[in-house]
Amino acid sequence: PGHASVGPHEDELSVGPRVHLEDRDLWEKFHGLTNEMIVTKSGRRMFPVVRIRISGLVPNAMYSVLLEFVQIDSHRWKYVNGEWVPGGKAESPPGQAIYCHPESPNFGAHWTKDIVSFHKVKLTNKTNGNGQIMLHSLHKYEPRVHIVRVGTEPPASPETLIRNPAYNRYTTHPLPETQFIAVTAYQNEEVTALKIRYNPFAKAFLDAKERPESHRDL
Amino acid sequence: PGHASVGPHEDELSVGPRVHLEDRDLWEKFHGLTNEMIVTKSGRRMFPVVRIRISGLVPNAMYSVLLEFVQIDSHRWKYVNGEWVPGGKAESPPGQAIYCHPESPNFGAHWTKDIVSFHKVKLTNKTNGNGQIMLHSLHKYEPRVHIVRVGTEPPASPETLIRNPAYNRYTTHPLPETQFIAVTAYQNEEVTALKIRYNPFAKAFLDAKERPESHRDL
DNA sequence: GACCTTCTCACCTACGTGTTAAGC
DNA sequence: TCGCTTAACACGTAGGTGAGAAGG
Repeated sequence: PGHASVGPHEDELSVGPRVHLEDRDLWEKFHGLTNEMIVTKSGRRMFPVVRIRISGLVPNAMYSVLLEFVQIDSHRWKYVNGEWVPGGKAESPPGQAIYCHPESPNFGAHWTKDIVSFHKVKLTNKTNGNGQIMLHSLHKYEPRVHIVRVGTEPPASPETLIRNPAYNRYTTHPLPETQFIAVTAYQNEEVTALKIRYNPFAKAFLDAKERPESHRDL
Repeated sequence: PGHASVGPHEDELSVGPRVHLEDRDLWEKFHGLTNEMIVTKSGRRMFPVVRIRISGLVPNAMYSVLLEFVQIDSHRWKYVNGEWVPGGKAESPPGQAIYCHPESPNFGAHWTKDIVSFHKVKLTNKTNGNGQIMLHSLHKYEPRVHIVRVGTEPPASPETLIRNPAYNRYTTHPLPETQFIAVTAYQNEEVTALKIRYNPFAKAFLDAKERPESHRDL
């Protein structure tokens, strides 16, 4: 302390876990339009995918990494005349919407080694098999990352890990750029266009729109 | 002690981890013919897949589960006149052929909850990217499961976990029914027929052989 | 030549997309 | 009718098969 250049080790210990969102440019394209995410009975992946870079962990300590979907503001939304406007009162959250990253638990060194991707999380509007996140259609959500330090204590549910302060230490990292409204079908066609443009799995529809006049006879 | 019915808890603690091989009937079909597994430069999955049921773990303790490929007997093999016969001296193992189950590390309760499947392990004959298992073609191998109890010590390589007795406690579970000879192309056509018959990914070849005279004109 | 390895291929499994029409 | 949800669908991504020809 008092020195101009503090070593990164000491710095990490004092600051604690840090989370950096990847693909921020892409996320902001969607966020600027008000992002939408499809929910289906069988579960739908997110696009863009929440991908983060984690730092500031103790390499040989054990952590679980969770993704929570927090219902923000307390009303439904409806899409009228090309705009999202608040509607009636929100339904109360059906339970904790918390997804545990499948590589959990793991060492700090593991989580900080590479980008951590949540591409496998599936959003649903039905109470489904485990691992699937139940959300209310036409409600607004904000994804948040939780990093939970786990010991050799008994395994516990994600809820316990997050809600019980006596249980373990954790940090929370909100990702405001990734906010979205859950929908059963896209409302804003500009959002649809962006999804098609950047999601490789929607390439079938890209081709149809971006090849204007090709494949014609001479 | 001294009682006829000892509780399962006490029993588990004294016996320690136990491993039960799944699909034993299928494995024995192949074993009876001398099983073969393809190795390729880019890595080839195994079929059948090593799937095990684990019991006898402490639910809240942390373990890693490993699959090792041990080179048994010390000579090459060749397939002549429909038989596998020993050939020259074996090449020495290029290094440890140990695959770490991707859900490692995890709680005892996790490993014993469901069948543990090694379907993602890939066998290769080249020194490849990590996670790929390098084997010598025309040599015989026996897969063995290692269950390693890990604490909050620094992460270590699979080799260290297994080879250094001072590092951690582990148990070893040989799976003799899953022995095979590594090959770059199948030698025994009966083995090929079994692979096609039971591996869904080879269904293209099943159809060709099992639909004898259908799809003909009336 | 005989043996073994490599590469390309057609044909699958498995499943992630928005579209569209039907349902409520 | 209107708003929202559901299910079937065509068309992609991604990658696991043995066959067969070519290479060494």
